Amino acid sequence: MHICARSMRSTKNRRTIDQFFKDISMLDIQLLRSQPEVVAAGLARRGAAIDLAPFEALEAQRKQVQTQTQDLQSRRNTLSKQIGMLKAKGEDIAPLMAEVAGLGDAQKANEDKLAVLLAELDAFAAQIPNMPHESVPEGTDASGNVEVLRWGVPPSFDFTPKDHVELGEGLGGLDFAAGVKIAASRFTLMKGEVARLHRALAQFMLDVHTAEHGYTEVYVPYLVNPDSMFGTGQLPKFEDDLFRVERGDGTHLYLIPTAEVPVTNIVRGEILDTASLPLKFVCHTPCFRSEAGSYGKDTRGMIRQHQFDKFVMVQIVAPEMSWDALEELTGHAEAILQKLALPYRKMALCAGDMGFSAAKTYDLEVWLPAQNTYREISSCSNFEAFQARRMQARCRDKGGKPRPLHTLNGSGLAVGRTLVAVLENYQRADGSVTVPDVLLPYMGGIITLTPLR
RNA sequence: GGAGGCGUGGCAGAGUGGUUGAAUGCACCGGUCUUGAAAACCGGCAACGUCGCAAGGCGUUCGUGAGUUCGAAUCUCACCGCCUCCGCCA
Repeated sequence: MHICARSMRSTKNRRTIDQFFKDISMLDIQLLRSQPEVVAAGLARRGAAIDLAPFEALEAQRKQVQTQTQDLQSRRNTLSKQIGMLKAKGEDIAPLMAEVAGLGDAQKANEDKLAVLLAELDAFAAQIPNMPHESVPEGTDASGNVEVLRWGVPPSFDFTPKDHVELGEGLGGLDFAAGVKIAASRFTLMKGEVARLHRALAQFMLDVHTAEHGYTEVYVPYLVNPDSMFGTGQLPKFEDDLFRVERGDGTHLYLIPTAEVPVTNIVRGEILDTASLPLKFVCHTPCFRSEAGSYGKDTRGMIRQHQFDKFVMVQIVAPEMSWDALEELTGHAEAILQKLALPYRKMALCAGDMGFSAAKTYDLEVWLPAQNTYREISSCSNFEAFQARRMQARCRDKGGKPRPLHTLNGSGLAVGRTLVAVLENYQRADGSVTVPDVLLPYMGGIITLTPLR
């Protein structure tokens, strides 16, 4: 079982108490202590059980050892100060020196013991997912998700619609074999008009979010350090899904699986003025996912790739604002689909189907004619204080105490899957594809993607 | 990659082993004064953890980690970051 890297890094148990607590409590450690039954109930809704007995036993020990350690420390500090004073006056310090000499070993032993206890508590707390919001539907898997709304009408074709693989290859714009040759399976090469359509989608999304939705465009590193991955909750539990890059000096970085990681970590360790909130960032990046364990799923086409482009919208808000912000942010993702006239439905994920860090999640699913079904194209979540606590990201009102802020993010949208949706929904019987109206300004006069020959 | 310099509270900036969690200034908050504001004056103002009903106590933190010491912002070592100069490079 993993514990945080900052815990692992230190081989000797001389870390301060404070530093240990920085590592834990994605969940509010106070909640776990004071109302463990609330935590257990929340976990049960996610279909997970928790055994609180070990935690309570550890916690009792921690309390006793920590108090004792601090008392010893206090005693030593007092004596040391006295030594200083006596020495300054030129008096005899031998008796005090004798007393303080015995303190060292006892204290060291206590500190070591405490460090072990705190590491165990850390590991325990770090595994507990966020508590689902009360409005989250009950359910243990995707079948429990609730459709909130359906927008648009799936197109009806008087021919059998092709899937995006057939369409893209016919257009000479998608080359899956080249992706495999150059890299590996689940990598794709785009070219010509299809590549341009992909770029047009990205530019269109960026323009809408910055000009109409009030987001600030950011450009971020695509490789991030482990601390950032911990901050947003990818680590310690989901390292297998990440591409890891070793460095010559023995450290390592990770390729981002979503821009959520670098963008949300902008506020890691910061105390922001509440009046300066909300912060709204939009960011377009490639995303890299190793997706260990997904072999055999969606192997055809561009639906599930190791590399794909995606927009993320991130909002950093005052705690009391986050539920309104979730509705707003989801609406921003919906606006893109609406402008593209792509039929979609909005799903409220049930407790058992939500991600580790989320308090509530809406998925947007776009209609894919060839699959005759809706497929996920955006996921919008409110994490409440879960990520913020992990990242020590706080806000402060005038004259007030710092408190964890709330973070949200949503895809707006996954560009590759949007491309798939456009190809399939805008196709015509001859294999050509009409360019959606809103993309025309970005297509340099191309109004139809035409098949080769 | 080579040489040198530097990392202290929201900011600026003192502090080189002992009642220093840290001078001073700015910013900020409260008050006096003023018709109001400004100025002036007075007072307050770090974070985190922990114990406590509370008042408050205790602990930790001066880039990070490891050492020396009864005691470290201050001494030693390693690492990280930033700045300057040289070299190289998209």
